[in-house]
Amino acid sequence: MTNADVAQAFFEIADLLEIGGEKSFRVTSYRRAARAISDLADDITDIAARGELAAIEGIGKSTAAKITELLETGRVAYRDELAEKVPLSTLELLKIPNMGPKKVALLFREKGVDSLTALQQAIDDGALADLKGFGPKSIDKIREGIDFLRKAAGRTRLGQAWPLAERLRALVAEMPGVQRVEHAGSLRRGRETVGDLDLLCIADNGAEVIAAFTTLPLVDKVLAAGDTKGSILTDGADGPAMQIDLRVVPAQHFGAAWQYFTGSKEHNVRLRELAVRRGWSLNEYSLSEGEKIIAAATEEEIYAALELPWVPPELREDRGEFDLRATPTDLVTVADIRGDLHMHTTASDGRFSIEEMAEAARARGYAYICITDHSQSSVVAGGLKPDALRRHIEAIRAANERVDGIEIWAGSEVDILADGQLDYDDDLLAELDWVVASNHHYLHDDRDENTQRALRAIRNPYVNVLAHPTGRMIGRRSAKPLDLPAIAQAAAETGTALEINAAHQRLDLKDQHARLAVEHGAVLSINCDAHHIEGFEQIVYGVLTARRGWIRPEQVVNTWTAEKVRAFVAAKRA
DNA sequence: GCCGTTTTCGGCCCGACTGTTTTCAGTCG
Repeated sequence: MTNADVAQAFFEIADLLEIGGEKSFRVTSYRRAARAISDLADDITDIAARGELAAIEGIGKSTAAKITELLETGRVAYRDELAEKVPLSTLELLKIPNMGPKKVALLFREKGVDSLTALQQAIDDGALADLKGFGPKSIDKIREGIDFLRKAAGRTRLGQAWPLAERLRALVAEMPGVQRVEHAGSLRRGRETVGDLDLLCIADNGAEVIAAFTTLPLVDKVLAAGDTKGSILTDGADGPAMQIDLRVVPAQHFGAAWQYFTGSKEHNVRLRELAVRRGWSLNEYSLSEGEKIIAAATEEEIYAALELPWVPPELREDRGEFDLRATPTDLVTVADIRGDLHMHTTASDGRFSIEEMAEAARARGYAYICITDHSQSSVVAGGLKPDALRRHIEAIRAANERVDGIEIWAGSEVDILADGQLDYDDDLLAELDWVVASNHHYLHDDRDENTQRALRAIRNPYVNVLAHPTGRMIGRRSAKPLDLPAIAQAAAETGTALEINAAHQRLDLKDQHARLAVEHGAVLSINCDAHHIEGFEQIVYGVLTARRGWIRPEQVVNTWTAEKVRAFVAAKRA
């Protein structure tokens, strides 16, 4: 049972209780526990085995007992009892915009509606006409909501949302009267997926700015257009179709608004609690004591007034940032990255030559790159047979002679085979400057097997980094079970890096896993796995992920000098 | 249900918008 499975059970309990009319604090409590579980980097089975469940913040005696019950028996009796009163199938109704627990409860109690299909049927039959709170406009909205849910819904990957967000920011910046535009919301926090895009701007002519915004060519539908707020759906012609909210604020309230709209919700709840303890209140306009404004213009002032250091947006998840005594100014940045150690060329499944990749990397200011085409087992990816790799090494050495201003290293992305052996002999690996070991074909659902295979690869003296360790593809394939603490420990002991694969479909390791890895002493390598010269652009997503894992540059091998990376490789081989 | 330099009991975040029941409950971010 994965952390996500356990968290899911408690999210369901919270929803069921809420529909049942339970008081909100108890509901919130279950939800907080569920979130704490899904945020865990460590495997909850291991934590339970160590008897440390109740030590997790937000989990007390009662929840700990239910987790144990779930892990041991596969069920939580309490959840089953609740589900007898309100069927689990009703929970999907909560996903419809503007449908909350009260309305769902009413639908179920009065009309027996217990699923999306049943709701659709009830609407088509006109069965809801006499139901309190379900007037014609509400019915229309629900109908649209069901369509929305069935069509796309869900969240957009950071790597798809980011270019659209940048384009919109540039468009808004050019509008008359706009003095400053910034991203807010989960995009600013660097989350791996984002729901809608939040833009915030300073201007005194709000209505004009909103009018310009809601008539941009990429607008498909205008959802709201007031004096300070506009909301649109983009047409998806060039980039993803997304909801974009723009808010216009005067400069003197910008900090409060930026803080507020950046979130996360959980971070903001904590922050407001701290304000309340002082007899103050915090909202999107200001931090105030009654009528008196204490801070509003900048985020720094607001945090400072609450005796907190300014918190980088990537850390605003209520994952320990309130214990910070000072702003961490040393989180890794894109500017710290000196090279990339995982990329492909036309020799396997890449689109550009060695030289073209090198030129593109040099243009980014990189000091070194390592060419790591696929190994022989990856047949569909054009993996190289040993002889082909030998010739490729020669080609890389020759390119290194020709291209100035950047070091080009010879490497390989070597498959880890079923038994944990590598796809090339050690003799051949010894000729390479850097070896990426990858699980492509043999990641399954057996945690112990996955772990043993990874450990065997890590212990090979020629392996320098374990690539995309969990094999997840965001929204498509979940992370395979692994004993990450054991892997991180072995990586630390052997001098092997773990990868944060920056490709936006992967972002693997993810934020919390990266944090866990460095806590166990491992170092990381943030690589783009570029198959194209534009693939290097994705470094920003990998760096954001690392920052969300509280990672500092010295913990990332490709922020090091070429000499230091060479010493890292030499030390393991010795 | 959780938690503690306010507390082992009694607290636990805030404002806007919307539809509609026409004075406010429900939902959202």
